[in-house]
Amino acid sequence: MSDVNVTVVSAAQRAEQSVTTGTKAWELFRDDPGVIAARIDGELRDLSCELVDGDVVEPVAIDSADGRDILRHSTAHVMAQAVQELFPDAKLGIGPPITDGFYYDFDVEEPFKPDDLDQIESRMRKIVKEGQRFSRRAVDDDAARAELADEPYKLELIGIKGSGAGDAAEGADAEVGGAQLTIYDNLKRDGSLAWKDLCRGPHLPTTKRIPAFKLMRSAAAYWRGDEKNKQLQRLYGTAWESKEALDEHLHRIEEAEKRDHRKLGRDLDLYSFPDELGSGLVVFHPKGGVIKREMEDYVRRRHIEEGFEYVGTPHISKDGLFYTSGHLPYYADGMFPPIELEGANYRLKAMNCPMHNLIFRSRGRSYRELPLRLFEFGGVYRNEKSGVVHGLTRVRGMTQDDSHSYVTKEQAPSEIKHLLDFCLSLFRDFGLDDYYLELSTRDDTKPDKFIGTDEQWAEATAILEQVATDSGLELVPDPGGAAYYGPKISVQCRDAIGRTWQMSTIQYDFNQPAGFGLEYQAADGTRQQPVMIHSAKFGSIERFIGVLVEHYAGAFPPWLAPVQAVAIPVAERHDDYLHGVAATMRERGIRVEVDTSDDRMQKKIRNAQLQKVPFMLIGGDRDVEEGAVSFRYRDGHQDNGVPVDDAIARIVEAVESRAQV
RNA sequence: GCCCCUUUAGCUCAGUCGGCAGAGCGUCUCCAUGGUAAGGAGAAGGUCUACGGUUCGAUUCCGUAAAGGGGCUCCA
Repeated sequence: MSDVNVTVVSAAQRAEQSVTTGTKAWELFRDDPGVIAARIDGELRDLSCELVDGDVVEPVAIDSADGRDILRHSTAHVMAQAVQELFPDAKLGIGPPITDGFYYDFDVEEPFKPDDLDQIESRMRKIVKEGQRFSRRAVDDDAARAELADEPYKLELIGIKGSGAGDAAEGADAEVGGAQLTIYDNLKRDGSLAWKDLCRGPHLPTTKRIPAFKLMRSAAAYWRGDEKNKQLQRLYGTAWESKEALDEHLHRIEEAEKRDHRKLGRDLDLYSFPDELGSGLVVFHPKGGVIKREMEDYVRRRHIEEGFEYVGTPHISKDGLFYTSGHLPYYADGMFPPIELEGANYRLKAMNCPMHNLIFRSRGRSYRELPLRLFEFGGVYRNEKSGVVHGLTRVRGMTQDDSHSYVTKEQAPSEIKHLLDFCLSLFRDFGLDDYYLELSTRDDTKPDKFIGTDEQWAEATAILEQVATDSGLELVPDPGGAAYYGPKISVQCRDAIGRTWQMSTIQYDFNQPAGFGLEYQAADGTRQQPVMIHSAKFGSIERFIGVLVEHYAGAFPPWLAPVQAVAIPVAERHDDYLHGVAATMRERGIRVEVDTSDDRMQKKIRNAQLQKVPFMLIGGDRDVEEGAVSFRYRDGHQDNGVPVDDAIARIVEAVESRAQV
């Protein structure tokens, strides 16, 4: 028997090794139970893969990113097997790994009930215990069609194989991503077939190698992500390399739920969503109002410093304006229905740009005025579909920090860079750091959804892409995500539970200036059309406050905190002293309250902690005598006997520097 | 918009296999004047989301709507 030479690469070393022909990958790693797959010449493969001469082989550990994907994908198979055993009529959709877990879609007569999940989970445990072997076999298209004749969705996937990943639903390439179709058989110990699935792999060697998993929830999802297709029932689950890792994951979810802005908004008395108003409409309570006002004041000031001029426009207008802007033909579904008055149809505005255009057009403009930057907090109303409204992050009435820069074509690149730098500097000021950029471009297959020429789109896209790339930030392409009038860069922020939300947008618009007939007089006396650049730094003030609440888990930096300090008397006889201290603090602009309730001091401290007040000033006999306070921070640490002036100076300094404490 | 789930006091939740309901926290009153995350007692507070239907009787069963939650699609 001849030998083959392979190179085994591990974290520590790279070694040439000679092995017998027919050696499988697992034989190289038999001493390491954490290895569940191999990367051979850069491709992830099953451990049962036979090695050939010249292979470069790396172990894939179950607790690596690739290893977890394989684990989760295999667990999805186990779940699908369990479902088909319990519900024989269930047809298979797709079942890929996702961040922190996996899902599998099924076409079933009756949607899954919570009880079904328990039942499926226990059947899965049985399959895991059986130690079924994942066995790979290559098939040609016709053979696959014959074998999967009862699985209409799999047949459809075979049909789209290789037709371009862009067309396949997310996750579909887990089934048919390779050049060669493969089927994985789940074999029982006696070699009999338990189940099979069209799948690219790779998989764990056996189901027994699934250390810890849990089904999370059921939901509906459209087949291949298209609203026009049938809705399938999707089961979500998670799987981890150990029971401990699973518990940690579940704990992280629990912790994240504690900082959900909808819960904190109630607990901290910031805002609410009264039924009487309707879905997606928020009222800010006094404490939420402080945060909103502080941030608006700051953002307005920064805009003015950056060369913007603050303007104001109404919430409603005759609908002709939105035909001129081109919004109504493309965006009517997103707007509230018209209100008829004096023979005209009025619309609540869903965007501010048309009104800013009217300001630009209100008199003749010179090239000397450009860039002309208009900015406002514009109240806009969008008819969001009922199923998408979500806390502050998806509402029907919102305030945009909306601006429009009118520039010459030559000025556009530097203005876009200016706007992106400005956005990012504002994010830093608010302590946000978990974000990335997205570049939304035209979907070339749907020309009717976009206006403008190919050349215009190409030019605008190139400029945005250049600026985005130069920023050095992570940049994710978003093909087809552009507005009808032009491409955009957006900044995506993550919330407490990992969902991402679009915040800033910078859009290059060559259409509205034409629609509105905007022009300026150039140096040579000719009339030229300006380019319009839309930008919102935080997108919507409401969403931004929601993200801020979650980012800080309600413990705002002092400059934003609704109540910056609470004065806590040790006993009632110290009330007057602290009222005096508080009065001095208010003169310095500090938002302070004196807690004169009849709770005991300990309870008052607890209450202030729960309200996440940054500073507590405690006053008792000793403090009154010394003209001092006991200065307690939110983190529990405390300095005693701090003279009142020092205490005030500390707070003022923290507020002015916008520091977190 | 679509699928599933939920809706009981201000909040978090029990409960009634159909006979008009409870707890903790919060609120109010009183007692207590206490030095670092819950002192004690008492009281008030609910047409059990809304509207229909079944029933002698519906908070409970059925239907519809609204609001909320988890997803999908869509979007700031």
